[in-house]
Amino acid sequence: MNIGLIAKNSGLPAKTIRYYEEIGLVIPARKENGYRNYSETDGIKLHFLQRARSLNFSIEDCRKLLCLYEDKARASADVKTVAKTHLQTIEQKISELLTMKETLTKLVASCHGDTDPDCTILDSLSGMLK
Amino acid sequence: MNIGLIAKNSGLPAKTIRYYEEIGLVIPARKENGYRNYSETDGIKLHFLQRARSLNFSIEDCRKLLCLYEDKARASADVKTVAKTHLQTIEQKISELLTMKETLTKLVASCHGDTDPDCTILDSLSGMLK
DNA sequence: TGTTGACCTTCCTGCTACTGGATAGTTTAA
DNA sequence: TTAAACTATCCAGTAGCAGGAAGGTCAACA
Repeated sequence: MNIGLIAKNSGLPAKTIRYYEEIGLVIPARKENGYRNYSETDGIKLHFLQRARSLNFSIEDCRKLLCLYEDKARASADVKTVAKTHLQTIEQKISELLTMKETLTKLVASCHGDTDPDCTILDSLSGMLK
Repeated sequence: MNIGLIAKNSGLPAKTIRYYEEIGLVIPARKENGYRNYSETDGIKLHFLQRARSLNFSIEDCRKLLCLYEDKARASADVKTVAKTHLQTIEQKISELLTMKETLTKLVASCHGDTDPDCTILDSLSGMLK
């Protein structure tokens, strides 16, 4: 399969697929004309990557997960550990963003937002307020 | 004030402060020996940046906000617009992360996490499930 | 006075995960 | 035959810094 078709099937841009090859994630065979020739297995791996990345797993996490996927003697506990750690990271980010949201919401609510230069948002950022 | 002191006062690493100078955010005077010489005003601006960045405003947003801060004839509506847009971005991110969290939580819960190779997480990522 | 150590300087590289663009070769359909 | 559509490689840029090398400066202490 050419890269264009595999791109459509996996939901990843061709550029990204070439990048994944460059960093050693999925390395396809080549045709005589130099074109990449993706197998069914390659397609599954790329789709796997697309899903994992859409869950925000880092590339390095993806690499680990892909290794585990290919290792038929893996322990599911190893996979679960990667996923749990990532889940914690996400929860951490959510909580940080919620804190920011709260602060920003207050700031936005407190600012008149008219033609007047007085602005509680700027006052707060500059340290004039609390 | 030397960069070390201003770093301590503003809560920003010296590296970051030099970077902010490089991109034209806060440009200090120089002493005869070539050392950066930060004024009180510079210190306020850097602290301003530290707070804005901690709320995840992008550097370009910070640039706008700093301009508005210095423009004593600004309309507070302009500031509010920047903040509201940013707030929406944050809310968007939160909602994306919440979706991921939900999916991941289910996956983690469904995986036995033992020495067995059967793993619903990998099955799901590879497309075997759903 | 010499020296040590804590500062400061510039410059260059690297990080994440791609994306865009230039230039050129190949294949396919009209 | 020719033009469109696809493919290839390579180089540069994005955000927001951080790390490190190589070297200059300053204040204190013996």
